[in-house]
Amino acid sequence: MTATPPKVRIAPSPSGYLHVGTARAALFNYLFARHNGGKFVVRIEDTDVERSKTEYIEPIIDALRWLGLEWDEEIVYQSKRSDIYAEYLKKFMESGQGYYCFCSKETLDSKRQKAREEKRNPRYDRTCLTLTKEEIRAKLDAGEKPVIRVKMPDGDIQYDDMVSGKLTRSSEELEDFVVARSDGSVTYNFAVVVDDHTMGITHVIRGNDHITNTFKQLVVYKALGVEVPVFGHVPMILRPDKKKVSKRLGDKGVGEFRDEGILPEAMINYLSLLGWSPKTDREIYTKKELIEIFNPDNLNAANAVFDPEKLEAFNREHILLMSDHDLATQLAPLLIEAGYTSKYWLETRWEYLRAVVTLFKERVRRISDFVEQSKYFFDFDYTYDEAADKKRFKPESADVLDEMANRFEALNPFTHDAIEAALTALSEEREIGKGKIIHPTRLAVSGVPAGPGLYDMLAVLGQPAVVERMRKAAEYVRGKA
RNA sequence: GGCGGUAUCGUCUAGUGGUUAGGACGGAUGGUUCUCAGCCAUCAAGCCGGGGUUCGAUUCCCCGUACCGCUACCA
Repeated sequence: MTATPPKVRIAPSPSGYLHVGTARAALFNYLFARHNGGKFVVRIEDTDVERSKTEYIEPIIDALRWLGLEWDEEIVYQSKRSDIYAEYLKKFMESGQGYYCFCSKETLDSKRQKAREEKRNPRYDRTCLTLTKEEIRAKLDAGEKPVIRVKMPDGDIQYDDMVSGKLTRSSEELEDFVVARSDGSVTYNFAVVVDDHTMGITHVIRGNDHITNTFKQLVVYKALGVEVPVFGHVPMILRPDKKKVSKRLGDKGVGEFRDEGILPEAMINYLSLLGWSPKTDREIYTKKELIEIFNPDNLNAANAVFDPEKLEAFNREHILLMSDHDLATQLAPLLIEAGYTSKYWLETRWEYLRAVVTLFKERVRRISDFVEQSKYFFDFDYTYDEAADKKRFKPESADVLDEMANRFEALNPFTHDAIEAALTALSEEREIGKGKIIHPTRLAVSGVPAGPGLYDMLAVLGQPAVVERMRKAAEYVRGKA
């Protein structure tokens, strides 16, 4: 499709955890690169020493890795590239597009505020543009530390967006923004241009909150005289309250979804459908399939609200897509962590764990649901659900439980059909409804009123455990009276 | 306030100058079952408003409105 393979990047800033908006931008970049046989790289935008926190870097990288968005080159850190920026800043000054500005932050702030009050566009008034060489020299000699601003050219700035088509902005609307701080470090809009250029980035796919930045960056590209990449601005992901998801608003990091039992494949699948569409009625795709069908032409321009319930529904589908073996592998550490069992106990019971997975697979929406729903398969120290106890453990249940336990004990083999036959026989002999046996038995062996089909459940639980639990319950019921 | 973008069920979306406007999540109802979940079936729910253009606009254009974003020596 593209003559030369594209190279794209995701450039998170470590001022918080990786949130879904950034994760999805990363995903689109990744899919675009993989679909076209190009490269996907990661760059950490930590030029702002005030806000960047090194402790966020690892979690961000972990989240990217968890999502399975493998990158192709070593991660680039802006904080380690100041020499490169300095070099390009020099070039930039030589182009004549930059000028020193000595205005103080306070002056600027008050002017801005005043402009706002007078309902004018609060752009920089170019006070320092008219400074003579001598004046500049004098200020510099006096030890004043200037910032460097871009002198915005006149006229319209235009580019063709992958998502929104032709976009135009009058440079009147853009102010002479700062490219270098008074301490000599460069700001975002300058660093990004230098990075994208030197890294050979061909396509920049990012959130549409960057559209204004794109126009600014275009000016820097032009001043530097370097090739401009193709830009594509994807819509924002909004929270259910329609606010943009962001670190500032304390939105969930992607890692939290992992901790809550969401599968990376489900996350990717769900995110891929926010602002992009395969244009079919199918919704469930694996990462591999997404790579195959991804086409940036199908990107939307409208913002999308993030719906955790739909994510959960996707998660369920992806759980169903996983093998029992893989699910068991994921489940084991969670059961141990929750304290329901030990590594040692589980080691010799892999088949048992797999059988439990099979039993619950269709009933869960999150990996963590397995743990809660199936804990009595591992934890023998459960208590009886209070309401169910009242409803199902009647005085006469004790005897039924004991008799049923005796008959179960005599069964060989202890299978679904044998269990059902034994239970049916007892129900007929005693002329009581099956429910009178089934419900107390379920409560006896699990402690809870709801769960998988009883016969399957007992068969998996195993004869000794079932019999023991039923007798224990019978005793408990007698003790109640 | 200025500038920009966007507008199809509650949400994610498909789609068309003439369609019963399709799917999914969620919701409701019924069925299946020992329970819950699931599964099956059925239903409710949408083209932001107003002007044009046109034989005909949800679709094209304009205006309005709403929402979102940007408007830093943040990224």
